[in-house]
Amino acid sequence: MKLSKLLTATLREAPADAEIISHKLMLRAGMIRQLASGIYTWLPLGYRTLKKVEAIIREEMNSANAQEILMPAIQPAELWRESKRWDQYGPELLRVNDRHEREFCFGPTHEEVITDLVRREVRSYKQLPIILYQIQTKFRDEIRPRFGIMRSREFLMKDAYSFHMNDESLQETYEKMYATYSKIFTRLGLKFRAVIADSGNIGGDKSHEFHVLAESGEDQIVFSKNGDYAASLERAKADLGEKDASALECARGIEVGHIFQLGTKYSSSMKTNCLDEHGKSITLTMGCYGIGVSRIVAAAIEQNHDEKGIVWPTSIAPFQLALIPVNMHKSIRLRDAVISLYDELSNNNVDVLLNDRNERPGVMFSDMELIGIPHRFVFSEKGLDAGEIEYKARQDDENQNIQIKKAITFIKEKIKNN
RNA sequence: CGGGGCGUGGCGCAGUCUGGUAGCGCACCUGCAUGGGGUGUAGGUGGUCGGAGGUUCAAAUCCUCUCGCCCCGACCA
Repeated sequence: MKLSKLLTATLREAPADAEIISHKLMLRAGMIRQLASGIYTWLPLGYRTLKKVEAIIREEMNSANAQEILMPAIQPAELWRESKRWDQYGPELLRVNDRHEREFCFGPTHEEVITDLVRREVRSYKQLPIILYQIQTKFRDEIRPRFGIMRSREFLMKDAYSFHMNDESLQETYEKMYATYSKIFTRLGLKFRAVIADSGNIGGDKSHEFHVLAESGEDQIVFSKNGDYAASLERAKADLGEKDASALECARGIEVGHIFQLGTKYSSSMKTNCLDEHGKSITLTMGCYGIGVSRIVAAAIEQNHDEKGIVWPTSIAPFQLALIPVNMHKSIRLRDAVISLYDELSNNNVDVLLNDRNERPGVMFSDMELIGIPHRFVFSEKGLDAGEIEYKARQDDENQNIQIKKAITFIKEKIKNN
């Protein structure tokens, strides 16, 4: 990608609306723009990162044998009445009427729809257990949306649901999802912790939250020094009492994932049964597993930034490598060298961003650092004389010169090891 | 919803108290110079001041209503 063609404009000053660092940086880097309170457009740069997060989640869910589907965002009121949540959910549920005055809502979650699907489609224990998931836009009419994409009303969520003949099977899948989530957050390059949690509104028995660790996190989590216990603060107080507090450490986290064992909450109210091997009808037991896909982008920035801007983990950076030519608009030889490497990198599937605008070096450096691209090559006349370009990692202070002809191998190695 | 604050070119702000017909910095466009850390210089594009109504010779500024946005609290991926 050439920067001159990318729809983006970096800002020196953050809009006054932005309070937390991730929101400020996302606006300054040109990743998102607000349309209304808690509702945002993803610009090309931000959307690249969002899609990378999505892709990692999808890959890991698929390799856990979850099957991807896509459910409607708009859901009929009848299903929600059946689960009793139409009245329970309150004003957070965005309700709309169609032209026939039939009632619908914009789905904040999909237990009703998935349960309805499964009760229609699944007939036999032979089809179970099953894990279905989707990555989709949700809407929750939050009392107070805030902090940009961190707590928006419209957001992208990965929601998965599992169905089982018995609790043992549910437990097994729950553990598999726990492991899958750990893999996902590890691949995303984030420092995180899983904690025992209360199951909240969704209902059910057992649940864990996954928190990205960040000073600015809204949630306080507590874990034992020997590492065998971790819980949300509320839960820890309830479980342990005051006296054990000395053995605990605190940290702040941003909740980006939550897994639940729902049991039969929805399957019984919505009559979701299936025949077992004796031909007996059994009420299915359920699990559900959510990840705040868009929130991860903000959380990643909260955890990874410095005074210059974002410091992306390589796995979710919008681009892997920035090319910065000094004085390209005056030196044909330099331009040829840059373009030639740019083309070669593109052919080698390196996500490369060429800073081809006629700017002073300082401006180019600052922009690439604000955007947080993990690796950069700088081209200069004197470097070309020696057949070299300069390499620097976003997170490091030192430069190093490398031979142009080795650039491709060099950068592929860097990206792989990061 | 309760409490606090704010709406003036894309962004940050001044002007509002004390009405006189909109200004600064950044960004953007053009020229010249510059070319390794947000360069200099000259010129230029862009806003009727959230919206509606009212007062007045005259309203960004005063009055009424209204819409939107942000922050603190209860909820959540």
